[in-house]
Formats: sequence, C-alpha cells, structure tokens
Amino acid sequence: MQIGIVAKKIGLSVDAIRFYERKGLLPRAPRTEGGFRRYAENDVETLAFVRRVQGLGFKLSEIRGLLRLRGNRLQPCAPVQRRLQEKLADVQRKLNDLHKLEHELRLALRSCNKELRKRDAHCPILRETNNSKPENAK
Amino acid sequence: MQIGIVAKKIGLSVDAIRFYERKGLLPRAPRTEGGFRRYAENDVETLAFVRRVQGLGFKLSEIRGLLRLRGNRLQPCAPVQRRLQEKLADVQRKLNDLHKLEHELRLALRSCNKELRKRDAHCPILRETNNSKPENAK
DNA sequence: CTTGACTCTGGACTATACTCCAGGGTGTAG
DNA sequence: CTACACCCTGGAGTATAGTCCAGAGTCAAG
Repeated sequence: MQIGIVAKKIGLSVDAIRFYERKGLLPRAPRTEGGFRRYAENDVETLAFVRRVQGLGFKLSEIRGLLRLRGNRLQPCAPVQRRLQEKLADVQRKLNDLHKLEHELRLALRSCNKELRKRDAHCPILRETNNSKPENAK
Repeated sequence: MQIGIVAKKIGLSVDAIRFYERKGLLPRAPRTEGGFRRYAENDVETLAFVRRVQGLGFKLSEIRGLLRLRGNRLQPCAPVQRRLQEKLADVQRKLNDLHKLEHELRLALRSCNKELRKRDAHCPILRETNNSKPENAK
C-alpha cells in the first residue's frame, strides 16, 4: 500500500503520516526502489491506534510511550491505567479551571447587566474600579 | 517611573511589558533622552486592566480590541457584553468537550479494570479491538 | 514511451504568549 | 568620576501538531 491509500483509509493527511514517522511514532517505512514508502495492514492498525488515543487526549509525545508498551508481546494494563488516570486528573483540573472561569464571566456579565439598566451607562468592566478578587500576589 | 518599577507593581516581567508595547496593547511609551521608557500611573492601570481581562480568558489580540473600547470617553457596555457572552460560549463549548473526554477516559479505565481482575491480563486499550464509537467519517 | 497522478526530501510557516540573549548604553548614589 | 544596577534593540527560542511548498523523481496505464 502506498502512503496515499493509507491516508485515505484512516482519514489522515499524507503529510501527517510522514510527520508521525519523523516524530518516531511509526518506524521508518520500508521503501520501494524508487523510494516510495510501503505499508502493510499492520501499519494501518498502528495509525488507527494513534488516532484512538489521541481522541483520549494524549499528545504525540505520550503516544510514543504508549506505542512502546503496545510493542511488548505481553501487554500489561497497569502502566496504561496509570497514564489514563493521570490524563483524567489533567482533564479534571482543566474542568475545574474552566468552571471558575465560567463563574467569573457570569459575574462580569451580571455587573454589565446592572449597568445597562441605567441611563448613561459606562461599562464597569472597562473602568478600573478594581473589583477583582484579592490575589495572593507573588 | 521606569519599566522595572511598573513591572514589580503589577507582577509582570519587564520583557512582557515591552512585548505588550510591541503588540500594540500599550502605546509606545515616551522616552528619556537616553531612550528609557517613562510610565505614569495611568499606564499601570492599563496594565492592570490587561491582567484582569486576561484572567477572564481573553487573548492579547482580543484585549487590544477591549483597550480600544476603553479609550472612548463614553464607555458603552454593550460591546463588552457581547464579547463576554462569546467568551462564555467558548468556555461552555470547552467544558462540553472536556466532559465528553472525561467520560471516554472513564470508560477506558473501566475496561482496564475489568481486565486487571483476570490472570494474564493484556490491555484492551493497547489491543486494536476497535471499540471506539462509530465516527461519522469525513 | 508518454502522460498524469502520485510520491520524495527538507525546510518554512501557522498561532500563542511570552522568555532569554548579546552587545551596548544610561542613570544615579556615593 | 566610578560603579553598578538598570535599560535599550532586535532577534532567536519554546511547545504543539501539523500544513504547505518547491523542485525533483516514480509508478502504472495506455
């Protein structure tokens, strides 16, 4: 199979596949005499795996590690599980931050709304009335 | 005031302030004969504003727009409100995505857990049993 | 053999928000 | 006047995940 076919099969660009090879996610593909990459079904599966775990929020450098685990003939769950847990913790941290941000934005909107009901409204956000929460300054 | 003082006052690096100037967030500061930037209280307030709205999730390019609004003598709330609402919508989209991701991660963890209870466990994530949801492929 | 579609390499470019650097000049306290 | 801390500019570097390009070569069908 040549690279374009593989690309189409899994919905990646040709450039992306070459990029993954350069990044060490895929082994350097064997070439034809003319230098074209040749792929087997196996490689398609590897790329599908990459997509799958990318969908779980892993970045390429992390996926490289997962691929190494995948290379073992006995494929132990524990290290994968550890990584999943770390990733989950990351996601939860982000959710937390975003929830706080959402709250801040709602507060800001509320103060705008109050102002809009008056005549001659000038925006409380733009004014430098320091209505931010006290930061524990560095 | 010279730049280092301002930096200390608001907890930014000197480099960051210069960077903001280059990016057009701050007007080019007036210089001493020798070329040192001179700042007034006003500038400190502007920088505090930058920090504040950055904390609300606005990126520098957006803050440039907010600063322009802030420059008007009548400071209308409406456009600020619109931006806040867009930002809130962004945040909610991200929250949504992250919630989905959290769910996926939990599912993955669960399948790992099931496996771990068996002897001779090999990881279901690493295997290419395509257990992903059907994608509406492009 | 020719043609057209495909592929090769290496490098530049994208966006974001800065940081860090060299090589040089400035400001001010003593 | 001399230190020494501070400042100047312009440019490069960081991380991420690719995309896009030129200029050249290859593959398969007809």
